[in-house]
Amino acid sequence: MPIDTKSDILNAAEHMARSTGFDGFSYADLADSVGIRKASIHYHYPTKGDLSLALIGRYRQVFLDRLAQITARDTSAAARLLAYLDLYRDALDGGRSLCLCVALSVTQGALPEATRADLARFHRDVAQWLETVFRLALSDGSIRAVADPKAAAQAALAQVEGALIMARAATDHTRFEAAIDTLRARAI
Amino acid sequence: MPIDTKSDILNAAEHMARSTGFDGFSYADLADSVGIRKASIHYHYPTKGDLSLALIGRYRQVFLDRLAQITARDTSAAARLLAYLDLYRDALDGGRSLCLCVALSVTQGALPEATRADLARFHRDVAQWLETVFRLALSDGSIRAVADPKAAAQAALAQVEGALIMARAATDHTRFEAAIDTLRARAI
DNA sequence: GTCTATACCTAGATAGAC
DNA sequence: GTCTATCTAGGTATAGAC
Repeated sequence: MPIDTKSDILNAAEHMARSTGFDGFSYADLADSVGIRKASIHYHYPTKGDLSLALIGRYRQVFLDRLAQITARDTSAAARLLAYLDLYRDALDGGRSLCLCVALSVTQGALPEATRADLARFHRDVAQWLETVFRLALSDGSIRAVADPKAAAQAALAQVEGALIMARAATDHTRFEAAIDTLRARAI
Repeated sequence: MPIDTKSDILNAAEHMARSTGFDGFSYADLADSVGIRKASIHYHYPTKGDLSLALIGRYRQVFLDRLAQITARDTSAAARLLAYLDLYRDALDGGRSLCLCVALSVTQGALPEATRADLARFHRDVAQWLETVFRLALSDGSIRAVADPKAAAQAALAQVEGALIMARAATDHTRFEAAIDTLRARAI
């Protein structure tokens, strides 16, 4: 198969960023994984900052697309919330991976300003999508105990991200389920 | 003042770990901050793994002591929960810092097994403390919407840790408050 | 587009003098 | 206990040949 090296690199980088963090892999690791040399990686993504930007850009696109699919497919607020949670559960990979958003949020090495901005935008978009879900719940009554949709959205996002980190810290995906259970239980 | 160099080092290390992550500072940074040389830091803490262990050990002791003080001082479940949340809010430092527990949980560089074990123990202890708070709420009725105390504890811990990370990612402490608001609102 | 080779830097860690 | 000096490994990044 003729392949798209750029995509191969991005795939390998995303996998490593999610499992060992963005600072947890080097161009050498990437080169080993893709099967070319370090210098060739630099050809496609001159700096690691460039790589981070490409990574978050693609991720944002894919993730928001999935949210749109959920909106199109599921009509009740409860069904949308559950589908949203499944997105993260699938990303967990048995407690070995974080979603890229959290993996980058947690990165200590200075990311370029453009990447940080994209990350903030991504965060905001997801929070807004969740807010519409909780707003819908106010009228369709399919999620319990929603007072302020905006506050509920912020809370849910924090709970899910925290659950991801707890599960990864323990390398135990059941921790994620346990920490997210109260959220799931609110769906009627 | 004659001083305890070992404590000075630990203080500097804790501050740096919480603001820039455990991988985010070097012995050189530590040396600059304390005002001695790298080799002297190595004298007190031979490896960075040793340092991580000393860090989590002291933190665990201090934090659990504070929880015990809350238990002794506040009698209602609601008051205990609010006091617990204040502990994190104080640790936030305007969105610049994480609690050490999250800062280490999120570390990608391999921590020694002993440190990982202490971290897990710390996590478990805090979750158990929270569980007793929610169990009390079941009888004193001072926190709304508690079904299963254990699930409530896991959820609260995840929400608080997620809120910390969101606030730090945005360098905005109001994010913490916003993400924690539904939890606070449940205290009667 | 991919390679070899290399420059440059920072990190963790140790030896041995004082 | 603290210092200077040094080692080694690894990371990011570039030059220039193929």
